[in-house]
Amino acid sequence: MRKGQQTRTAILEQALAIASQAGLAGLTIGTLAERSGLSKSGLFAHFGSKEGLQLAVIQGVRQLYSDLVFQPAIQQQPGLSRLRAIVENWLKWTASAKLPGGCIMTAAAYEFDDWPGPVRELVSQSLRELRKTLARSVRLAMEAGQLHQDTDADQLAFEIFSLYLGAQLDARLFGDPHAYERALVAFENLLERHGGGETPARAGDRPARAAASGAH
Amino acid sequence: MRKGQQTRTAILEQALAIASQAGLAGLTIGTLAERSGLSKSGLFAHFGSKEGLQLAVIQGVRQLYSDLVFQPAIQQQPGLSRLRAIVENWLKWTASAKLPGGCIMTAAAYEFDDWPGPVRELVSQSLRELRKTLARSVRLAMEAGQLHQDTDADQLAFEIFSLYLGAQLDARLFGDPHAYERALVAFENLLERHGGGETPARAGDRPARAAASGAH
DNA sequence: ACATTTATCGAACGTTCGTGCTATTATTTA
DNA sequence: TAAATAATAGCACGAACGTTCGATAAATGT
Repeated sequence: MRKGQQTRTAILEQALAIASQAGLAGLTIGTLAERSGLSKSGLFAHFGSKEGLQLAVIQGVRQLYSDLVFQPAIQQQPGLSRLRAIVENWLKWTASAKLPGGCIMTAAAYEFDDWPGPVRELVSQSLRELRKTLARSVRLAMEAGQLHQDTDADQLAFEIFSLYLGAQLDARLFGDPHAYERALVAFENLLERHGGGETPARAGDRPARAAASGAH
Repeated sequence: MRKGQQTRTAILEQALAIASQAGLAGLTIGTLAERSGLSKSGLFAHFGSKEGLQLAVIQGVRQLYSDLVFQPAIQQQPGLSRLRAIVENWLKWTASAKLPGGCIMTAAAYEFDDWPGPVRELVSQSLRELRKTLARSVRLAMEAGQLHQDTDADQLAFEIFSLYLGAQLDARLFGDPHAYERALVAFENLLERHGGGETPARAGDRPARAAASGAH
């Protein structure tokens, strides 16, 4: 039972790399077996079906999200600093994970949004959780007095999420090396609009969004 | 030469529908032939290769963008009203075109961002043009005094584009029927931030939900 | 109407896809 | 170390993939 899990992990590492470039559908058992140094049937036995492999890949991505995005961020104080940590880790996690082809989760979201089944469910649920985590972090910042009380946390989470999608596209399709910085600028603009000014120290002293039209 | 173009158009109509659900790679010649009532080889002769078919599909999407998004919007006065028209048409164009599976262009962007070749180039170029059109529209609004002079048009175009991506994901993966309204709220928030708030003179024109952060 | 171009079909090609089986090795347990 | 179990390889399968080619039907120009 030990050797199996070991090779399974090694397989998944390759699978993540391939899926990030070719997508979950383009991740084929033949090429994955070849790249892993296994026979097709030997590899197949680990996952039982292609769908099982796809689900395992998504689970692997969830693990990476946890390790690279959320766990480091949860060490920050709840509120704006934690929210900022999440967003910053999130924007650069594919680079940290050495995934050559960008975020598998969002690519899978666009790939499977019309293909009902367990993969779509897992992706959908994972991204829903991510959105909830973002919204929760926004609410913690509101409770800490770092964001306005009338902030719509779900709306703001949607907007932050959109920036991530935009950054991915600019970086990968346009090859823009400044895509993440551009997304961070937009993110800070969003925070500023809701009262989360740039000083991480104290945020309760500047009450309104009055003078903040075109700073930056 | 007449009959050929006619069936080619009919084929492309089916191809658009399939590609919007299955993606450009999932659009297969066999199923497209079956759905079009043609033989595989008969259909194949129209495009010469699968890549040719994919390029034709993208060109078809470009045409739809022109017909459903830009041409109607260009009849509005340059400035904010034209920008608003573009964004509103854009957000609902897949419904207007009766495409069952969402925007082909953005799906193709995520699908082909790591697959170099003519398809990627065409998608990339098309979305670049779209971004430029957005930025140009923003600049026209600036020149008309409807947006602040220090507005970064490219940055704002990026943010609007991101909202489109987010709305697509919410609508198609989460099945959220209010995704487009949510994106419109965020869009109006962006305009407000740059000085393009709802003009009180024509407040009855459209639902004035931009100012209220906690709507819905 | 006929000749010619154009459009479409049918069949087959080599590959690759995912997925079963049956051996045959490795590895773990007793 | 022997027995039991887990892990992998080999082989084959039906289906679908994109693609080619020669034959046939339909549309077009004269």
